[in-house]
This record gives sequence, C-alpha cells and structure tokens, in this order.
Amino acid sequence: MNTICNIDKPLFTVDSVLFTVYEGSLKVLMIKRLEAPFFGYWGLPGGFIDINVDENTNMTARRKLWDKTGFVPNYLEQLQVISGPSRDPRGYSVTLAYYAMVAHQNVEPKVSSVESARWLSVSELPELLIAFDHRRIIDMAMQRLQQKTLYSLIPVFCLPEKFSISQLIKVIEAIIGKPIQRKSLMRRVEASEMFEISNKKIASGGRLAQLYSLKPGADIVNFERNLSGHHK
Amino acid sequence: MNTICNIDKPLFTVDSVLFTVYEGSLKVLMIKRLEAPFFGYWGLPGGFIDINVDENTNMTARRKLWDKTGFVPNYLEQLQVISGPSRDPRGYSVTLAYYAMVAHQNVEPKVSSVESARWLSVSELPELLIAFDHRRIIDMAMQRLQQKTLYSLIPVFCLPEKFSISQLIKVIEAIIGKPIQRKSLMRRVEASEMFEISNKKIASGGRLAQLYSLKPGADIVNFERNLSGHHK
DNA sequence: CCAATAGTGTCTGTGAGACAGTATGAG
DNA sequence: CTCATACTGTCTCACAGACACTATTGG
Repeated sequence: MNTICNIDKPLFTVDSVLFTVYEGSLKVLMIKRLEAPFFGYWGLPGGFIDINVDENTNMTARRKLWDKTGFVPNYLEQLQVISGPSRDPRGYSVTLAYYAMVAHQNVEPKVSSVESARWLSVSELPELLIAFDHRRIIDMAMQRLQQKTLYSLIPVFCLPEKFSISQLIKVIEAIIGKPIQRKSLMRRVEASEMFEISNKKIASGGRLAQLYSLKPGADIVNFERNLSGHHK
Repeated sequence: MNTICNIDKPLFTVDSVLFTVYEGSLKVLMIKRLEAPFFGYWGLPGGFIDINVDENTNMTARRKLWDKTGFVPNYLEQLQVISGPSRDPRGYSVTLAYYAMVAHQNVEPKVSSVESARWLSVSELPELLIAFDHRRIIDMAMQRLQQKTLYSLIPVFCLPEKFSISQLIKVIEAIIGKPIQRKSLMRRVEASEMFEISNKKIASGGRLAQLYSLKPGADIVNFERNLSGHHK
C-alpha cells in the first residue's frame, strides 16, 4: 500500500457502460455502491487503472467487467472522457468512459451470483438513484450505440455466436426503439459479408430460421447509408 | 512547485491534432521539442491538465492551442485515449488526444511568431522525426476527420467566416484526397440549413461567387448518406 | 468577343422503405 | 388442413454521381 498522492493531479478512473438486450429491452449493468461517496446508489462498473497489470486502459475496462461478469465483452469501445472539479466530491476527477456489449446468456451465471450487480432497463433509470454523473454517461453511450446501430451491425454482439435474423431484428429494435424492415436488414447482412450461413436452423413457432455466425476475424463493416432513423 | 508523485499513478496528458488547409494541402500544427525526451523531434501541442485553471480537459486542449496560435479553434473534439507503459520513456502514460480545426488566416500571425511551431503537411510527415507515438495519433485523427467529412460539413471550420462553395470544395478535396461533385456539395449546404447567404460575393477570375456564413448557434448536421468515398 | 469560374437542370444509379406474395415448419 | 414465422420479389423514393448546360464576371 502506498499513500494516494493527489496534489495538483486529477483522479483518473475507467468506467464502462455494458449493454445487453434481454426480454426485449435494452439493459445496462449497474453496481450497487457499498461505499461512500454515493453509498447505496447505482454506479457504473469501473475503477482505477492498475499500471502493474493493465497494458492499457482497454485492459482496465475489460478487467473490471470480467470481475463482475466472468466474461470479456464481445465489443468494447471508448466513449468519452468526462472531467471536472466537482463531478466527484473527492476532488478533481477524470473518467474515461467505455461502452461495451455482451450476449446476456454469456454473463448471466456470474452476474446473478454477484450480489451488488444487476441489469437495469434503461427505461427504469429515471426512477433510480444513480451515482456521480453516470446517468449522463449512460445517455451518451446510448446515443452513440443508437447512432452506430444505424450504420453498422454491432448489435450482433448482444447475441449468441449463432443467431437468426429475427433475433437480430429484435435486438436492433430494442436499441433504437423503432421498428425496422426485415428486408433491409437481410440486405445488409448479405452485403457486409461478415457472416457465415450456419448449417443449423432454429425453431421459433413457424418456419425454421437460418442461423448465422460471425466469420472468424471479420471486420465490422460501416455502411454508407443510415437505416431508418425516421419514417413511419 | 511540488514534487511529481508517480507511484502507481500514470502520467496524464492532453494533446491536440490541430488541422488546417492551406495552399491546397492538409496541414497539422507541430511543435519542435526543446526538451527531453525526443529533443529536436516534432511533437503535438499539448501538456498537463492544470486543475486550478482548467474546468475540464477540453479547456486544457483549448488553453494549450491558444498558447501556440493565439486563437481558440473553431472546432474541437475528443479523438481517443492512448495509454501504455512504454509509449513515454518517463513511465506509464495516459494521453487524451483531441483533434481540432482552424482557419489558417486566423492563426497565421501568432503561429509564425512562435519559433518552435510550424504547419506541416501531412504528406511530408513520413520524412520527419515525430516524437512518441504522435505519428499514429495524427493518422487516427486524419482517418476520423476524413470519415466525418463524408457525412458532415465540418470542413467549414477550416475556412474564414464568409466562404464560397469553391473554397469549401478545395478544403474537402484536400482532406479526403479525392475530387467531389460541386452539385452534391451545394445540395448539402442547402439541405443542412446551417448557413446564411451573405450579401457579399467574392471575385475569383470568373463569375462572382456567393459567400455563405454559418448561422449563429447552428448545430452541425450529420447526413444519412456518405459522400463519394469511392467511384470514378 | 473570349476565358474562366459560378451555378442549374436533369438523368442515372444505388440502396432503403413498404408490403404483397411465397415457403416451410408445428400441430 | 391452419397458423405462425421465415424469406423473396419488386415497386417506390430519396439522394449522390455525372455531366451538359446556362450565367456572370474581367479583360
């Protein structure tokens, strides 16, 4: 242990907004705080960088998420740095926020075993006590996720390895909060060349659905036009 | 002065990639380093956050750019945090990189008076000695700027308050390195509703060109389709 | 008049939206 | 068979690309 030395230097932390879609709604992993400040409030998973362990801040984010979920998120990207003298009562602070995505099933066993961790629907956040400016950070993350969903297929990272188009539609609609055209999505899945057609199908009450999986090493494709975003 | 306390805490800095377009090419403001490490190399303008002065890291970036250019950049946005144990020989470091844009004419007087500051063409960077991993940061900034140029009109921030469509075309072409269609650009300028038609025109060897200016308080519009990017 | 640059008219191409129509599973 | 869900065909529409055409300046 060594003394925390804070003279003229801001407190630097790494926090993550981990998304998943489950039961048809977009959820964020939050941790019930067991220490001051904001004792008893919900906060984002995160913490200090450990320069002896973390190769870089991405690793810090991954490590902290691993602690809570027992899983490395399928998608992780820097969101924004938020800083200022009064966002943390302990003093001037600088927070690097990430946003990330996982398939619910991959993390459920561990998350439900961690007493303080919980998936909260973004729709219920207004009624809850959120620590620091984490509410604002979640809003920024959601905006970015929604925007990115319009021109890429990152929502696949909320799904298991093999998934059907219908599952993907549900996830996308939960994220952007609007219906989309199945046909448009299929065109994109096809055009992106990111996915393999699996030899399996999945039952869902009617005709069996084709399963797709991400090609190993496939890059995320950005389309040149946005999906819906308005209309109807 | 107080002792730098580095035990277990990374060094946090803020650096900026300041772009302008001048003489038909995209340029970056670089500073000839007069101290170790990387003495004599070119580095990005930046430095440490001053928690007694800077309301947040944006202010740090602005302040550092003001020192070198005598001007607050027209556009400033966070780019990325880069971190690791070996990118700075002095120890584990975390750098928040910004990218920014100015009109060349606004900053030229001051920049040419600061001995160590210089506008370098991005095309000549490979031949120069660049400090730290700043070369990689510039490349990231350029990629982001190019991408954003395809779906927004941020290149206007490289131009004086009143500008013509032809000037805007030249700036955009310098940024993305490809020709664009004048007609497409005019459609966008019109559709964005970001600009006012000035009552002045500018001479340029032929018919007088209409001058436009950013409406006060106008938000930056993001289009739903990208411009060219390929074709022809 | 001409040369040069500014701006318009308009046709084509591409990919999303809409939605009817077809396919294929379970019971 | 029917119902439910999966998928296809295809028309429309918005907007970028292309490029010929007209407009307006200086000399």
